[in-house]
Order: sequence, then C-alpha cells, then structure tokens
Amino acid sequence: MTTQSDVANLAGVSTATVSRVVNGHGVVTDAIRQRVEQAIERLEYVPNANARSLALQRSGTLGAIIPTLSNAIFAEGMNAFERVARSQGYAVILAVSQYDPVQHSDQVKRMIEQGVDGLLLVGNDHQPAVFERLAKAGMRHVCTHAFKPDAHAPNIGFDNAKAMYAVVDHLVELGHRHVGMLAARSSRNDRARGRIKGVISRLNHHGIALPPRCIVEVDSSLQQSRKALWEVINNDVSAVVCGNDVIAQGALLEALSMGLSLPDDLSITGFDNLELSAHLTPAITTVQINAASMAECAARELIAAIENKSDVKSCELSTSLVVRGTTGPCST
Amino acid sequence: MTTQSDVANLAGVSTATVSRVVNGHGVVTDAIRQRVEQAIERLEYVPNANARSLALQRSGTLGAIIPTLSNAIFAEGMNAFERVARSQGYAVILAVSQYDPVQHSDQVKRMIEQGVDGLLLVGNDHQPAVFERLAKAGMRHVCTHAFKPDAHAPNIGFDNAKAMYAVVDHLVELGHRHVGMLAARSSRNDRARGRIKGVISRLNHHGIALPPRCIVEVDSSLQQSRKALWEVINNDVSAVVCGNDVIAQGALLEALSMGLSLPDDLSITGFDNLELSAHLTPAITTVQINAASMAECAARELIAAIENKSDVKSCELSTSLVVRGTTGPCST
DNA sequence: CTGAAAGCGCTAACAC
DNA sequence: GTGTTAGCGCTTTCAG
Repeated sequence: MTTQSDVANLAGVSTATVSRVVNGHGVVTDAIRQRVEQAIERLEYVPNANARSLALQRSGTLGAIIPTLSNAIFAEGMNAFERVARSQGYAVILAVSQYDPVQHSDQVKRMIEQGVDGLLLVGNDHQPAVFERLAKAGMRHVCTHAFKPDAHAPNIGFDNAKAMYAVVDHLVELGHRHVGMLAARSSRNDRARGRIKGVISRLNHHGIALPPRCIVEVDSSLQQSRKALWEVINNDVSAVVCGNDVIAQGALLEALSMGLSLPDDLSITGFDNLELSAHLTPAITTVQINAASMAECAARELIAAIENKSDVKSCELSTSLVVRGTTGPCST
Repeated sequence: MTTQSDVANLAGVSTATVSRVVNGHGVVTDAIRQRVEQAIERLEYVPNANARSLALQRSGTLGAIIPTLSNAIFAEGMNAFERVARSQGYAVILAVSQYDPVQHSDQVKRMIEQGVDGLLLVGNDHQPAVFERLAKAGMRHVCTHAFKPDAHAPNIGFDNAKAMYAVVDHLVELGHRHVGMLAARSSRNDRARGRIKGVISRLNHHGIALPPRCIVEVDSSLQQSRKALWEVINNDVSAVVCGNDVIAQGALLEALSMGLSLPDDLSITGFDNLELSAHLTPAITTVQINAASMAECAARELIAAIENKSDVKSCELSTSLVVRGTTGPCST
C-alpha cells in the first residue's frame, strides 16, 4: 500500500504538504501542488480513510438501520438516502434488522463502534438501551417514518394515526359502515400501531366501532396478506383498510383471483403508494407518503447537524389520500 | 469519548491487557479479566473501530455497489448479503450507482479509500479503470449476476445467455415463431446483453430470426415497459420475452388492462422470479435465479478469501424455467 | 501472565 | 508557504 509519506518522498515535500494538497486546505504554491499531484498520479496513491477518520475524529460515514429491504418503501428510501449522502461526501453503512429488536440494538452498538457521524433509524419504537447508548455516545440520529412531538429522538416523518383519517373519512363517505383492517404486525412497530389507532379512533369519531376480530395482523408479504384477507372478510365487512401497500396488493390480488369484483364487492385501501399500486387493475386507493423526500430530508438534516455541530431538527411531512379504483360506494 | 486507556486506568492494568480482554486473544487471569470487564461496563466503553482498523490493517467491512435498489432483485440480494456479512462480523457499506459507469468508478475508488476488506460488484461490465484500481489496491472483489469463464474478476452467478435458452425452447415448443423481446437497456449492462444474445442465438438454433425491430430496450420500470409493449407487439409477435420480471410485470399489466387475454392472445416471459410474479393472474412464466443464495455465496466467498488470504473462487449457479400462466400455445 | 513502547496513516498546531 | 512534531485509539511484538 502506498502512503502519504511515499508521495511526500517522491515529490520531495513533507507529508503535511501532501495532506494540504489532497484536502485542498491551507495554501500551497502552484509548483509544489503540481509536483505533489504528479507524485500522487504516479504512485496511484489512495488516501486511507481510516487513518483520516482517526485523526479527524469523524468518519465521513452515515449509518442506516432499516427493518427490511423486502418492502419497496424502504428500498426507495435507502436509494434516496444513499444518493444524498454520497453527493455530500458521506459513505453509508447499511444494516437490516428484520424487525428484530435484539439485532437492532446490536446494530446500533456496532454503528457507534464504526464511528458513523450520524444514524438513521426507522420509527420510534426502540429498546430503551438504544436511546441510552446513542445519548452516551453523543451520536446524532433521526427517526423516520413517524412524527411524534414527544418522541425521544428527532423525527422526520408523518403522524401515522392522522394519516389514516383521510382513508376512513373517504370510506365512510362512500357509505361503508362495516370495515375491517389488515394491519402490519404491531408489536415493536409504532408505525403499525399508529395506523391501527388512527383507523379505530376515526371510525369512532364517525360512530362506528372496529371490533378486535375485524383487525388481523400479518407480516408484510403478498403471501400472508392473501391468506389473511379471508379472516377479515368473513366478518362481513364491505371495506378493508390495509396497513401498507404490500398488504393491500396481496389483498387485492387475492380478491381478484377469487372472482370478487372491486370496488363493487369490496373496497380496499393501502398505505405508502408504491409504484405498483398505481399499475394494478383496479389501481389501489392509498396514502401517499413520499419515502424519497423523507430520506433525502433525513440525510440533509443529519449532515447539516454534523457539520454545524448542532442538533438534528425534526420535520413533519404531510401525507395525502390518493383515490383510485379499489374504493367505491358500499353496496350492501 | 471513553477510550481503552480510561478503562486501563480504572482497572489498574495496561491498555494491552484491555485489548486482550476485549478481543479474547492472548491469555488473561480470570481476576484481571473481571476487573477489566467491570471497568468496561462502568465506563460504557465502546471500542473505536477506526483505530482498530488502522492498527490491524483491515476494516471488518464489506462494500457493495449495486445498480439500483428499485428493482426488487437487488434489494433481495442486499438483504441476504448484509445478513451474512453481519453474522460474520462484517459491516456493509452500500453504494448505488444508478447504472452510471462514472459514478460507479468513483464509488469503487471510495470503497478502496474506506478500506473495505472485500467488494461486491454486479456484472462484469465495468470501466477498465475499475479493474485496474482494484488490482492496484489488491482489493478482493467478486462480480455477481453473471458467470463468464473468461471474466476479469471472480464471478458468482449464472450464464445469462444460456439461461434464456430454456425460455426460448419453451416458447418454440408451444409453437411460437414470431417472438419479440422487451430487453433491459444493454449499453453498459452485460447481463442485459447476455440475455438478448441468448434469445437471438437460441431462436436461430431453431431456425427463427429475431429482427432488430422486434427488440425494444427499456429501463426496468413498470411505466416504461407498459408503454414499450406496443412497440414490440405491433410487429405481429405472438410471444414477448422480457429481460427481467419488472419488465414482464409491466408488459402483463398493460396487456391485461388493454383487454388482451393471456396466454391466448399473447405469451409473456420474465426473468428473476420476483415474488410478485407468482401472484399476478395469470402468474408469470419466468426464470428462477435465487438472488439470495447468490448474495450469500458472494459474502461467504469474499469473507473466506479475506480470512484465508486466498483468492475469491468463482461459482456458477444454475437457473431454471418456471412455467406458469403467461405462456401458452401459439394461436395464430 | 502482564506491561512498555512502537507504529498503523493521517491531520493540525506550531515553528521556521 | 512549508516542515516538524505530536497525537488520534488501538494492537502487537518484546521484555520481564
């Protein structure tokens, strides 16, 4: 491996000068700068980021711990996060927790060890140890996909409960009185819980009850949601609110393949507005969240906080209902 | 930040001893080990991975540069790659090139700077500078999603051309003589080129020509493939071979929404066997590749090579045709 | 079995 | 403007 001092030797200067040239700091004579640059070229010198991090006490690295990459909503977010981070000179270290709080907590620890300059987390529902560790380490972090004024950490996201109000209002307006919910697993998932809570309380607001047996929780996969659709439907509901678009897609595909006609026989709604949801027939009525802007915002805020040595600012994002073909008047 | 020497002071030992305890190397008396462990606990000491990397000359980090996270096939792969890497104690640094060779080349450089111990790349089609840099840096790497005996780098994947043979054979057997292709963009994408080549040469083998106007290239998105379907179909083809499942999904959804009946009016095939493809109606006939095993294998091979100081071994994976509902006898 | 000390590659004062 | 030097936090010989 060729080091800074190899370059310094070849160019006949000190390592400090090489450092100055490489980093564009300080002032260096043009003549010397050129000598150094040539030496770098000739030796194909590659700076060692680890040594740099150690000296600088910052790594130029952002961490992201997400629950899964199987749901396109997170893939979309990471795509944007990585893009912004890289454009600002930060590399991203990725960890996938598979919704496991123990792994998650371990991953947080590792991120701290790695010395990432900032960390992106999804949701607010983490073990207490996580926030303690983060605080102890003075690690800047932000929790996305949620927004709670009283959260432990800066939030960049939206209010999951309120986002569901528009869905419920829409359904009620269409005349639905018996609605069921296919929710994502809610233990250790504040987003899922928020959405369930939002549906329940808004239905209540309209004088409608959502009995527990009409709420079925599933993993976010087509397979599981297809199967679970019947558990909900057997309760004689005319509309099914799904916890996210993957679940809604599964429910829709199942309903269609069993010969139901949507929205006449059944209304279905989603959450996230994945690309696919617009392309199915009928297209899915869903809640638009814009995961890409959310992740971009998170990356920018994290970086701003790091570079200004300030705190990360929370940011509430809006959501909106996208009405499409899977919802229609209640016919029963 | 609390360091190793803080711990050493509290425990009344040397930093060397702390290091030995932390890493479980060397031998330490039980009594001392306990004193050190308590000190670590009390101070909530977190080792600094950067300093460690610098001293050890290895980072405990694996890099992955993928073209996009929007196609589920890569998300699936990263999911598996990250899981294996982490279970073996490696963190993963992710970069997304968006199919841009310039960005890609820059990302490779950055990975080398970061000092990743191994690097995963997708496909063999990279700028010469990339392989030079990698060689100069002595960076272990592996190229996935492709397998060519004469590749510049170790390959863990499959022969994209041959994988298409089964698709063509299947179609020809069903009586199709006029087939078109909706391919992924092939410039700078050897996988896409391989698949095109495979289709052409296998059709030739059956005495069938695939005229250039019957090959349309698109970005891998539902939107683009939906639009492009008509360009292909207008050439009077009875079957459309798609370069991957995303494209096939778009083509299928478009065909259905325009009232075509599959497979009677048209046959469509995909490549990758994404989860969704099995759930659409009709389900898509496609090529199974197992992105998860491929990525797992890549992670394992990379790590084995790193730890044995050996070379990464290539590995040819098999593919298989999954016949489902989008292909049927030619009716014209 | 444990401690002392050198050094990983780089940066940042501080001199010159 | 440029060189010197002292670390950044950790590991690892090498003595003892």
